Amino acid sequence: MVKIMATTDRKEREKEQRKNAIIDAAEKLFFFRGFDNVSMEELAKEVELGKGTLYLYFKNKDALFFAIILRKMDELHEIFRECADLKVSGREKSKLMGKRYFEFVHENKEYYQMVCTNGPKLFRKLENEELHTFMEHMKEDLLLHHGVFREGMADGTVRNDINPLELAFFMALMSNSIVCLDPGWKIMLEAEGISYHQFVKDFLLFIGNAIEKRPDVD
Amino acid sequence: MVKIMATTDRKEREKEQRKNAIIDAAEKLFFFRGFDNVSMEELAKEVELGKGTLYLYFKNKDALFFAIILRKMDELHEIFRECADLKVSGREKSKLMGKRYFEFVHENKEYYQMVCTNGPKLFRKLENEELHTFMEHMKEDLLLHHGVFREGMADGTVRNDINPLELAFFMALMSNSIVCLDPGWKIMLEAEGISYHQFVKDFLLFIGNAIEKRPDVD
DNA sequence: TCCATAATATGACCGTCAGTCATTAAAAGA
DNA sequence: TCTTTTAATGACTGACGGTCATATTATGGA
Repeated sequence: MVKIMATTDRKEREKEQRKNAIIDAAEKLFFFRGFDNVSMEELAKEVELGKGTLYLYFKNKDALFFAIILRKMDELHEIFRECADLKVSGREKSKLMGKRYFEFVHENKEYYQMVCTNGPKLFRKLENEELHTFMEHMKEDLLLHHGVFREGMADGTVRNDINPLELAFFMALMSNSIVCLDPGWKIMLEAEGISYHQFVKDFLLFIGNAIEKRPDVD
Repeated sequence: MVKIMATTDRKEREKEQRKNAIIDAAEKLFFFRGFDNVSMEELAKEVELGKGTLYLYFKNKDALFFAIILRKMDELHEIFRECADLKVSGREKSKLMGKRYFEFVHENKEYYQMVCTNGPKLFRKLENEELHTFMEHMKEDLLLHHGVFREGMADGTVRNDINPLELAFFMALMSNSIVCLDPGWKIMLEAEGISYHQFVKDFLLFIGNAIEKRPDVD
């Protein structure tokens, strides 16, 4: 009986490893060739498995996309947690989190390209259980930011006339919208003589300015 | 010869009419059943044409999506132009445009659902000529807003320490991000006790606040 | 009125791909 | 070694976007 349990454990581990190997391969292919342009057949070949086998590990192609997302979210969350643990003002933490976030985006260009392109459609298809998992992950980040804003309001570095939780939502929303900026918009910007880089900088300034505590003018 | 010309004209008109009839049918089906869940076969049946015929009027399924978008953009632009023509302050115009925009979104829920779901992917696939057409349309709106902000800066109702064109971009970007808010986010908000309606109101306040001219604090 | 030609319409057909399932192979335990 | 459970497979299915050879209809002149 003990032997059986041990075997079960090992199998469990092996299964987890294989799952990760599949995600690795999926990232590699999806990032550089596009989610739609990679067939399950091709992915199976990459991991040296039969196509049918993939479906033993993932319900369908979308679930694979989702698994990639969750793994990256964990990675990013780790970064945010580091920032939140620093011993600086709330506003400083928030600023740093923004900085680290945009660095992360830069280091994971292909990932974000995939998410911006395919995310909107796929997120709207998530099943209940998946949606729940996803929300749990989002919530972790959100609460971190929430906490940071509360600190900022307490130490007087962030304006305190807004619900800090909503503020966390605003920030997430706006950051997201810059990261996922349509290529068409980028072209328009350039055509109007504003570089994307400049635009991002100005937008961040605009936002930062909007959340900082202002000198009281009563 | 004259007769030939007249015939050509009539044919041109008929072609245009038929094109519009197809777009009408496509809207009807795409809006209520989802872009992906409507096959070209089905759409052809709806307009009482053969499937192949559709391809005489539209290059492919994406082009149909695009045609729907352009038609709606014109509709919205008309509304914005009305607002811009009013005889009120720049800030008032901007506020009104925001109001009318969100009303428009509300009246076209199904349209926006389609765009938010399928737009991101399809916009990234636009061919050069289509991209150009699209940008022309966007530009029209953008310049309208740009003008309004400049007026606002001139009449002292809008803060004047930002490039007004960039400000127009910011506003478009942020409005868009609220309209296309992921359903997952909506659920999270509700779970945290914030209704979507409340959230939108607060966000608009937050933004409005960020663009208004502040009492000079030098 | 009739015919030749051009314009328009059609649906069977093709290639592709996600997902399934009957079958085979491997591993575990007795 | 033999039986049973678990894992792996790839041929197959159904659906769909897009094409093209063929058919239908309209046009303008004789």
